[in-house]
Order: sequence, then C-alpha cells, then structure tokens
Amino acid sequence: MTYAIAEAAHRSGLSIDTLRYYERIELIDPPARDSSGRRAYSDDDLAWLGFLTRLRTTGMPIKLMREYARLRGQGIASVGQRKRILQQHRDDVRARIDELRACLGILDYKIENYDRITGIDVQEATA
Amino acid sequence: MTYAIAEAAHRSGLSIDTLRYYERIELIDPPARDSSGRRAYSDDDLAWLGFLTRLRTTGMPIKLMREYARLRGQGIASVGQRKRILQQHRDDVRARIDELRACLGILDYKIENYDRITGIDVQEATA
DNA sequence: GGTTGACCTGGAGCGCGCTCCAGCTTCTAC
DNA sequence: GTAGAAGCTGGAGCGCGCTCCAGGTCAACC
Repeated sequence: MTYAIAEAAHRSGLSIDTLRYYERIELIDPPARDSSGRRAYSDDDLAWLGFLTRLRTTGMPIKLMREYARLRGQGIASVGQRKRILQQHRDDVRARIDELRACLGILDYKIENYDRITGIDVQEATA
Repeated sequence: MTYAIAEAAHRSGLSIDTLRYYERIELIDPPARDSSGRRAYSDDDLAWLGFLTRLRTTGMPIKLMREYARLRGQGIASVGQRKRILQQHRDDVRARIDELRACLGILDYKIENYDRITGIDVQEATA
C-alpha cells in the first residue's frame, strides 16, 4: 500500500510542506515515486514518520533526530549508539516531566490564592 | 534591597539581555533606576521574574505572559481573568505531561527492543 | 483539447525567543 | 587623570522549525 503526499500528511498529522521539508533535511529517506514522479509513501515510511513525531512531541531537536536517522540507515551496527540516544532522551523526558509537575504545584498554589482573595466562584462572578 | 542587572540575572537565571528584552516587550515593568540611571531590581521584581520563568518553563507563550502581566497591572479587578488564564494553562500543562508520559512508554518499548536485538549489555559492549 | 487539481522544485519568508553589537556614559581604583 | 569594569540604548542578527510562493508538469475529466 502506498500513499500520495496528501494522504501521508493526513495520516501522519504533518503538513505536506513539512513532509517535503523533512525529506530535504534528510530526516526521512526520499520515498518511492510513482510513474509520474510523485511521492508514494509506504506503510514503513509512515511508521517511521510516526516515531519521528513522537520524538518531536517529546522535544527532541531535529539535529538529534537527523543523527538518529543517519544511524538507523547504517543498520544493525549502530544499534548501540541508537539505544544510547534513546536512553539519554528518555532521561531528558523524565526530567522534563518532573519539572512540569513542580510548576503545576506552583500553579495550583497561585490559583488557590486567587480563590482565597475573591471567593471560590470568581469564575462565575466575573464571567 | 535592590540588585544591579548582573545580580538580577544571576538570581533569576535569565541573561542580562533577556532581562532588558523582557522590559522592552513589556513583560516586566521598568525597574527602578539608581542615581546614575542604572536598573535597580527589587525583591518584588525578582519574585515576579521567578513566576514568569515558571510560566516559561511550562511553555506559556510570551504573548500570553504579556497578557497576564497587563492584567496584573490592572490590580484586583482582573483577578478573575488572571485566574482563568492560569486554570487554562494548568490544563494545558497536565495534558502535556500526559502526552510526554505516553511517549515515554514508546521510548521504553523501543529501548527494550534494542536490548532484545543485541543483548542486555550492548551499552557496555559498544562503549 | 481545454480546464482542473494534485503534485513538483528551488528558494524566500516568517514567528518565536532570544542574543549580539556598536558606540556611549558612569563609577571605581590606581 | 586614566584605565577598566559595568551598564546604557537602539537596532541588527540568529537558530529553529516550519510555511509559503511562483512557476511548471502531469493525469483525469468534460
């Protein structure tokens, strides 16, 4: 099964421009082309895009994604390096979550304060 | 107690340039000036900067921080609006944490896979 | 065979959040 | 009185991650 770029964009949640951009910067391999020269994305291509968007969602910079993509292209020999990148990134994500949770506590505190100042139902009162 | 810009930068964890930038874009009020025209940050200024950096850490865009800062300048009348901004933001942060946690699961899965492919101690083997 | 619409390429532009710079003033220490 | 450090202003520049555009090709449909 292959997909035209519009369909691949729809399925990956990325824009058409972003798909072409990712190709230009060598984050993804150039997909196959159909008889008239148009991109034809495979299921594998989409799976890889799906993984990339996870990395992006977790804040991995494109440079590092490119590095990971490059290693992936080298096959099994680079498994160790790829694993280390992911482990490091996992640590980063965990730290980020902790950071966000700490800030959540501060937001809670601030919001409670606003409650105390104006009464619990300020929200309705000023709506 | 007041602080010169270098000291304020050190204490807030922001750069000197960023402090001046925040002032320019009206995210913070212009701090007091000493007798020779240099900025003299107060403890209150630093507390506000501290809160702003929490908002920044949690990904609030500067535009919204500015809006919040503007409302803060209006005093008690804007408490309801400010509270709603923080509540909305808190929801966003919670959603972001959930998203990150979901991605963590995928990272775990990928890393485990690498373990399975190459043996648990790839890390040592390829170090 | 003309029009429409999806896709192509190379390259420019953009919004964000800073960061850096030139050229100047002011204070402190020697 | 001079050197050096710290700060000032207005404005330019930058890295990131897209996003948009002009001008062209190609296949499909009326």
